[in-house]
Amino acid sequence: MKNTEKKDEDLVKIVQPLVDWYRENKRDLPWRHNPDAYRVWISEIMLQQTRVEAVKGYYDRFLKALPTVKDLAEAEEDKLLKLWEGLGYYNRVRNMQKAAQQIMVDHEGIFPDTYEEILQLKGIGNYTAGAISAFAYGIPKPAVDGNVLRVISRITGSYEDIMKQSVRKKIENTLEQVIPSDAASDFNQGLIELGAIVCVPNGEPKCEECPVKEYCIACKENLTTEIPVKKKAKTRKIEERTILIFKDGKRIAIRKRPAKGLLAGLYEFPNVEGKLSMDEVTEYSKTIGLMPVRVQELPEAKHIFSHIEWHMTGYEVIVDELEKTNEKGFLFIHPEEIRKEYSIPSAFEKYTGYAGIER
DNA sequence: AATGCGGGGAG
DNA sequence: CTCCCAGCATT
Repeated sequence: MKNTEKKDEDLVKIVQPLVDWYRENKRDLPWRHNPDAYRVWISEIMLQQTRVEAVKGYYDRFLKALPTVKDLAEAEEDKLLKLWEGLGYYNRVRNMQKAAQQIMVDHEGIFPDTYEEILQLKGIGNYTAGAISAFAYGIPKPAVDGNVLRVISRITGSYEDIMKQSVRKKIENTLEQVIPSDAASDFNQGLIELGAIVCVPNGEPKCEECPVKEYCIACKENLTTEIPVKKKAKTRKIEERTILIFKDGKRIAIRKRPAKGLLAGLYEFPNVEGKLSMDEVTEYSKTIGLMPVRVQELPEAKHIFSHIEWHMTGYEVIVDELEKTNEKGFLFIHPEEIRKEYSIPSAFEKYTGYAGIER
């Protein structure tokens, strides 16, 4: 108890300098303009494990397509996935729709305004509940993301592994004692902003620009290369796949991926495990009832997911009639319609050009 | 506590 | 190449 008391006291000193710095230096971002709960929510979900620059191209389009909780609750899944196409972690948008439906049922379509109620929503954990509470409603709850873990562990000079949830819990508890009730949003956003543009994760932090450098143990003792401590991720599993662009002159074969697992519910070109030769592709085509008129090898491609690596080889297979296939689940769609209506993950980007689809 | 889940930018 | 990002759900 004595220890935490001292820590909290130290951290209190950063509050005013940090809030002042944030108000002076914050970036002009779309979701900071009119931070009502719905807008903050959409932005926070998009920003989970995703860089600001990546989100910029999606945010306004999503809000324009689905301006209210009700619109989101009632949208077709394929429309959601199309709006999310290329952003990754597609369960985020499905969970967001479930949450919207929860809000329609439990809160009459009005986004809830207490931390506890917000935390109950699908896809919203401690960080996002804190962020929405503080940014939209000024509620003094912590919003501890990767930036904050890094910033706080550097300031306090902590060598604890920031991947452990016990460490995150402790930082949340500490911060909760420190958040100013009259500037909860600017304080929380200040911590995050500091981590994003000064106390950066890659390369040397810009300590000379830091408003709290005099309170930072890592800065003063030159420990920023060793703090934060973070356990290494596991190595990825490598999978060979052969991607097949079946076309009959005007249409392309695609199919919907299973509802669970990797890239759930998205559309893909037919593909099989392993690295097939041209003869094997011809053979395979016949087994599914398709008569190849011409088979052409396409360039190899690699796509890296967080836990899997796809090493792909591709073939363009011109067939006489796509409808002859006995494969269930194949869809025969014009490239232009695929481009407009079907969400195809980035993993297939190398091959979309050969299918006549441009992003 | 460990694992699954995307994609891309920086060094 | 490696690291890691405005994380969460499931097991």
